[in-house]
Amino acid sequence: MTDIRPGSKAVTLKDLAAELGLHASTVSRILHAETDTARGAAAPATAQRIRDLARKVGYSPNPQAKGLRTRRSHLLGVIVPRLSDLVLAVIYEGIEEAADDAHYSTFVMNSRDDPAMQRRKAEIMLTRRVDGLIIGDAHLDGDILIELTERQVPFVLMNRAVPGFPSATCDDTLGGTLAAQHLWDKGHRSVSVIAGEPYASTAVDRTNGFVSRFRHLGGQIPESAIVWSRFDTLGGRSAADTIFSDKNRRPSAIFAVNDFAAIGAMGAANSHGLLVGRDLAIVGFNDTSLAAQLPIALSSVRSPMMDIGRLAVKLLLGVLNGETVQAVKLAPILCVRESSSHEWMSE
Amino acid sequence: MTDIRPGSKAVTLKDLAAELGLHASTVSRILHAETDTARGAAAPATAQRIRDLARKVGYSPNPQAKGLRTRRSHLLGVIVPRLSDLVLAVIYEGIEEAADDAHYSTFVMNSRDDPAMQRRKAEIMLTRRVDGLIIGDAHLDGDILIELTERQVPFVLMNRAVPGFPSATCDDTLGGTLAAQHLWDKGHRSVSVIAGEPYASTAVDRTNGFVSRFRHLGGQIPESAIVWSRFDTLGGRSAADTIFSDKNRRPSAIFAVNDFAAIGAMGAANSHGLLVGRDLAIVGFNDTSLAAQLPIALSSVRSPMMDIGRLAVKLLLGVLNGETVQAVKLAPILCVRESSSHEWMSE
DNA sequence: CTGAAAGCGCTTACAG
DNA sequence: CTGAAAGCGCTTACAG
Repeated sequence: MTDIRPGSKAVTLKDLAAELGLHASTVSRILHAETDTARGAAAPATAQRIRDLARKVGYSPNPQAKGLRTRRSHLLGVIVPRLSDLVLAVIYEGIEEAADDAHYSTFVMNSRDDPAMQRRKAEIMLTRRVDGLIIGDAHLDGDILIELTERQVPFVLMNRAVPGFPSATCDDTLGGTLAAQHLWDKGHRSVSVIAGEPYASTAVDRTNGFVSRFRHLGGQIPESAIVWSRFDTLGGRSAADTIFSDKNRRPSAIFAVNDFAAIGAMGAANSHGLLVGRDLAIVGFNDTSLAAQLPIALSSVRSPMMDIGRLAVKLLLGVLNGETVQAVKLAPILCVRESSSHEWMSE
Repeated sequence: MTDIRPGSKAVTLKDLAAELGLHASTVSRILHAETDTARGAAAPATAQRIRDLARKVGYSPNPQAKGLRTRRSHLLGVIVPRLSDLVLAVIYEGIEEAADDAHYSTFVMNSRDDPAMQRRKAEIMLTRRVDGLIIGDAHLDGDILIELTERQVPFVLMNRAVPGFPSATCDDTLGGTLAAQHLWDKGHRSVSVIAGEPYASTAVDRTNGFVSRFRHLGGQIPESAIVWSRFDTLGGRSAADTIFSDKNRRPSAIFAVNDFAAIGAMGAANSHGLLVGRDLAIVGFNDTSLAAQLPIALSSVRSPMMDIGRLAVKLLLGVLNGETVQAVKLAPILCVRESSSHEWMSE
C-alpha cells in the first residue's frame, strides 16, 4: 500500500536511489523509459530492480517538482456555467473519465454564465498553471476566446460552439430537425419554441434546426412563437406562460431546447388546465435522466453528453500535442415518449 | 492585464528583482509580509516599489515552485458519489466559493459510491499532493476513513456523517422529524418511507427522525413500510411500486428521503391512478430547485446545501490548522407545497 | 535593510 | 551503463 501523506515525507527518487545504491538520475531515467525497456537508460537488470522497488513502495513522482521541471502540470481546467445543470455535470463525468485515462487531473469551476466571472475563473486556472482549458460556457458574442487565443492559451470548447474555434458538441441543428420532423409527422401545425439563451449556440442551433425544418415542411412559425428564455425550470415556466397568454394562437406543441425548460413548461401547462400528452405535446432536449421518469414521461432529443466530455478531452490533448483540431459534432437521437406520442388532429 | 501562458514564460520573482535591481529573496520577503507592512522585511520605500511592480505586471507566484518549497499545495480534494446528483453539485458550489475565498483550489471526483473507486480517487488526489480531503460519499460501514486517519491524511466529511469523524451535514434527524410532524398534523395515520441507501447517514438519520417522531405521536409504522432504495428517480419509482403492491396496506402519505426518489414516487403514483396532493401526500428532502417547479409542486425538507459546502471547507481549514473540529449539523426547514397540503380524513 | 546560499524533488543534457 | 551537475521558481534561515 502506498503511504503518501500530505505535508509529510513521501518516497522520493533519492530515497529509491539510496536504497538501491544508485544515483537519482539513473532511477529517473529508467522510470521514464516505460515504452522501450532499458533502452540505453540502464542495464536490464538494474532497470528491473528499480521498477520492482518503485512498485513495491508505491513511488509516484512529486507532481509539483515534476511540473516545475517539465513546465507541464498535467492539469486541465474546466469552466462550466454551473455544475448544478445536470447536462454539464454529466459531461464533466465524461471529462473526468477521459482525463483520468490520460493521467491528467481536472479542475472545474462555475462561472454562472457571467462574463466577469468567466474571466476570473480562467485567470485562476491559468495562475494554477493548467496545461489547457475546456470551456463549457462560451458566449457567441463574447471576446474572451479571442483574448485567450492571442495569449496562446490552449483551449477547446465543449457543449457550446463558437465559429472559428475547436469544439466538442452535439449536432444541435440536427437535433432541432429531428424534433420538428417528429411533431410534424404527429400532425402538429401550430407549434412554439422555448428557445433558451440567445448567446448560447445550443439554444440558437437547436432553434434554427427546428424552425428551418418545420418551415421546409410547409409549416408556419411566426417570430412571436419563438420565446427566448433561461435554461432552467423557472425559465421554461415563464416562457410557457408567455406562450399561453397569447389568446390568438394556442399551439398544439412546444419544443423546448432543454429538458428543464420543458419541465417548467409542463408545470405551466398543468396550471393552464392542459394535459400534456393529450392537449399539448412537449419535446425537450438532452434526454437527462429525469425525462423518462417524470409522471408524464417527456420526449427528448438525446445528446451524447458523456461522449461530448470525452471528446473534449481528446481534442484538447490534440491541441496540446500541436495538432490542428476542428469543431466536432456528435449526432443526437430522438426519444419519443408519452408527452408527444399522441396523434394530433388539426381542426 | 496579466500574461500567463501555459508552458511559456510567466513573470518570475527573478524577473521582478532584476527589474528593480534587487535580489529575488528580498522581493519574496516583501510579497509575503502582507499584514505588517515592511516589518523588518525591507525599507518602506523598497516595499512599495516591489508591490507596485508586482501589481503592474500581474505577478503571481508559480504554485508548483511554491508548493515544492512550502510543502503546501493549497489544493483540496473533493470526493462525491456523483456530481450529477444535484444535491452534491450545489454543495460543491458552496465548496468552490469558500475555497476560492481562502485562496484554495479544489479537485472534485466522482466515486459512484463504489468503495474501490473511492479508494482509487482518494489515492489520485493524494498523489496530486492535496492538502486535505472533503469526503462526500462516506459509507457507515466502510473502513476507508480509518485508513486515512491512520495515514494522518487531513479530511472532513460532508453531507454524510460517520460517528467519530468531523463532518458538515444537515441535521437529518431533525429533518425527518419535521416531515413526520407535518404529515401527522395533516391527519395521516398510515404512512410509508422511501428510505434511501442504508449505508448513507442521510438516509438512516432522516428515516430514523421520521419514524421516531411518528411513533412518538402515537402512529404505527411497521418495518415493512420502510423501503430502502436508491437515491435517484428510478429508485424512488420502484420503491413506490413496492409500497403500492401491498394490497393490505395503502398508505395515505409517503416520506422520501430525497427529492429525486420523491419524483419517482410521483410517477409511480400516477401510474397507479393516484393523484398526488389528493389521494396521496408526498414529502421529499433537500428542496432541490426542481421541487417547487414540478407540475404538482413537491413538499420538501430544505437542507442548507450551499452552507454545508462552505462549512466543510471551513472545517477542513481548521483541521489543516491543527484545530480539533467536530461534527456540525445545520438546521433544515420544511417547505409545504401542493403535494402534501391537503387535509386527510382518516376513514 | 538587503543579499547570498541552500534546498524542496524532479529531469535532462553531458561526461566518463 | 551510470553519475554528477545544473536548473525549474520559490522560501527561509542566516550573514553582514
